[in-house]
Amino acid sequence: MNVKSYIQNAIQTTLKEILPEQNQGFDIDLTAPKQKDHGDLATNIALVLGSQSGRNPRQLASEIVNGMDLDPELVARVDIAGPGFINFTFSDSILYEGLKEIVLQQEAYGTADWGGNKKTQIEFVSANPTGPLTIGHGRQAVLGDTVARLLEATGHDVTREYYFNDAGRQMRVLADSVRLRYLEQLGMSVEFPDDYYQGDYIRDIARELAQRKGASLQDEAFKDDACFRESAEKAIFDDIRSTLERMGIHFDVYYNEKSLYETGKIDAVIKELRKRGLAYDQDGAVWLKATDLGLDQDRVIVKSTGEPTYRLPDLAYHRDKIDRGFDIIIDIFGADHIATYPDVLAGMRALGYDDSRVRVLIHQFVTLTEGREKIKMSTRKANFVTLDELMDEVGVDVTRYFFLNRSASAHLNFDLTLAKTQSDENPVYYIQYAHARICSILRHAEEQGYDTDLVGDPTLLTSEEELELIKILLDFPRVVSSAAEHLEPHRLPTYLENVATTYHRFQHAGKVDETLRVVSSNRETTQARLDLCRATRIVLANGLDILGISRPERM
RNA sequence: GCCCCAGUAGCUCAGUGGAUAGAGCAGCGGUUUCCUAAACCGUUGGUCGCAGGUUCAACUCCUGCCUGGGGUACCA
Repeated sequence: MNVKSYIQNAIQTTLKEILPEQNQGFDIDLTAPKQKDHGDLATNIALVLGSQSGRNPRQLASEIVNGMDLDPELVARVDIAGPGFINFTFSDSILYEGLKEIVLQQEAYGTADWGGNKKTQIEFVSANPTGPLTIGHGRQAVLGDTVARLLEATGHDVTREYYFNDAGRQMRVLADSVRLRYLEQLGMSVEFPDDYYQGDYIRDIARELAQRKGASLQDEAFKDDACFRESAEKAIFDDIRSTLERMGIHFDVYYNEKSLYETGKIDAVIKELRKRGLAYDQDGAVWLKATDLGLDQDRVIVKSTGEPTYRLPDLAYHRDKIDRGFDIIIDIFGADHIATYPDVLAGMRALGYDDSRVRVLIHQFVTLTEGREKIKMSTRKANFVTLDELMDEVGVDVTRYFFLNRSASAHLNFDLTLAKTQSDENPVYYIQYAHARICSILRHAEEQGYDTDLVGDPTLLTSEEELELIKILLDFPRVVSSAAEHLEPHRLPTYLENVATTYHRFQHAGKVDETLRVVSSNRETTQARLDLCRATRIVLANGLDILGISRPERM
C-alpha cells in the first residue's frame, strides 16, 4: 500500500551498509518532484550525505541505487539525475490498484480517521449584531466553515460556534440610532449624529417598529427603552443567520458573552488570578500581570469604571471552552485581533490550563475595490457591500470559491467590477464543468448499455493522459489531510483545478485520436475508461463537498 | 519607535531548501459532422521588492532596508 515508506526503508537499510560509521538513523526526505520526467518520488539524500561526508554525491547515489533490491512490481525504475538526485518511478500496477480502491471507497475516498474523534471547537464569524454581514466577514465565514469541513473529513468531532456580545457601547449607539430613525418615521425632525449607524437597514428596523408600536415610544421617557435594542438585535441576527444559511454555514452554538457574567465565570477568573498573584489593583483598575507570563507589558482587565475590557471575557470564554471538554480549540481571527490572542493564551497558562490545545488562524483583510477605486469598509458609516448583495450578483459557489482560493495569510484584493464581469470565467466553473461532463459521459454510456457500476480491467489504461489522471487522483487523500493538518483550505481548490485540467485533457484526447475515446467500439477499454471517469467524479465530488460548493450533474 | 502579515508575468494568485519558477484571466494564433467549445493545443509575457549572508543547492532560511496592510488603548 505505502510505497513511500517501503522505499524509505530500503534506502535506510542500504545506507547502513554503505556508511556504517554513521550508525544513527538517516532523515530521508522523499518527495514528489515538480517535473514528471523526474519520476514519482525523489530523494536528495546523496546530496545531503555527500556534502556531510565529503564524498561525490553522484557516486554515493549510484552506490545506494546498486545496494537496493526493490520489488519491480512496485518500483519500475530508479534513476540518478542532476547533481545526485535519485528518482523513483512507480510501476503501473500500483496505479491500477489505487484506481480500484477509489472506485470501491466512493464517498469515503479522501477521508481519514487520524482526528481520532477528538472534540474540536471552531469559533468564527463572531460578528456582533450591529449590521449585516459584509464581504469582510465573508472571508472568515467561509474560511472557518471549510476548516471545519476539512476537520470533519479527517475524523474530528467538530462544533461550530459563534460568539457575540449584545451589550456595551456599540449596542447602545445602535439602539439610539434606531430610536432617532423611529422618531423620523413619526415625522419628527432629528439631528442624526455622524458617528451613529448610517445604514438603511436601521431605517427598515425603525419603520417596522413604528408600524408595530405606533407613536407609543416617542416620549423622551422611553429614550433608554430596551425595545429599540431588542428589535434591532432580533432583526439583524435574523438577517445574519439567513445569510449564513444561504452560504451553507450552520452554527451549532451561538454563545452570548453576557452568560459569562450571569454564571459568575467572569468573577471566577478574577478571583483565580488574584489568588495566583497575577492580578493587582492600580489607578482604580484591575491589571493582569502579563509581564510575569512572558509578555512585554501588563494589561488592564477591569477599567476604573468597573467595566471589563475585552480581554477578561475572552479569557473566561476560553477557559469555558476547555471546561466543556474540547480537545482542540481553533480561533479564527482577522488581522486586527492579532494582538489579542497572546494575552488570552498567557491568561490561560496563568490559570493553569494547557494552551497548546488552542490553535489560532489569522487571516488578512479583504481590500475592496471597484475598478481602481478603493472602498474603505465600515459598518458604522454604512460603507460596505453585504454578502447577500455579493451572492445575488455572483451566486453562492463563486462567493465561497473566491474566498477559498487564496491562502489566509495573504491580503485579498476583491475587485467588485471584476467579480461581476468575469463571473463566467471563474475557475470554480471549470471544476464544476469537469464534474458535469463526467456525469454526462456516464449517462451516455448507460444509454449505450454499459453497466457503470462494473469494475473493469484497469491495466488497459496505458495512455499518458490516463496514467497522469490516475496519478493525480491518488494524491487526493494526502492533499485533504495536509490541508486539514495545516488549517490551509486553499490547498484544495488549487489541487482540484489540476484534477479538472488533467481530466479535460484526458477526455479531449478522444477527440483527436479515435482510439482514445472513452466510449468506443471496444467494450473492454470502454469499461476501464468509465472506471477512470467514475474515480475522477468521486474525487471532484468529495473535494467540492469539503469546499461546500455544489457539484452539478449538468451545466 | 516596536511587533505581525504580505510583496512572484499586464491583473488576481499558487509554489514542500532542490533540477528549466507555475496557473487562471487579459493578449496573439489555432482545434469542433464527434462522449458538453463552460473544453483543448500553441504562443507572448519574470531583476521572485532591494542589498547582503547561511548552504553542495535559496522564491523558500537569517539580517538590514523599501513599499503596502494590520497591531502596539482603562475600543472590540
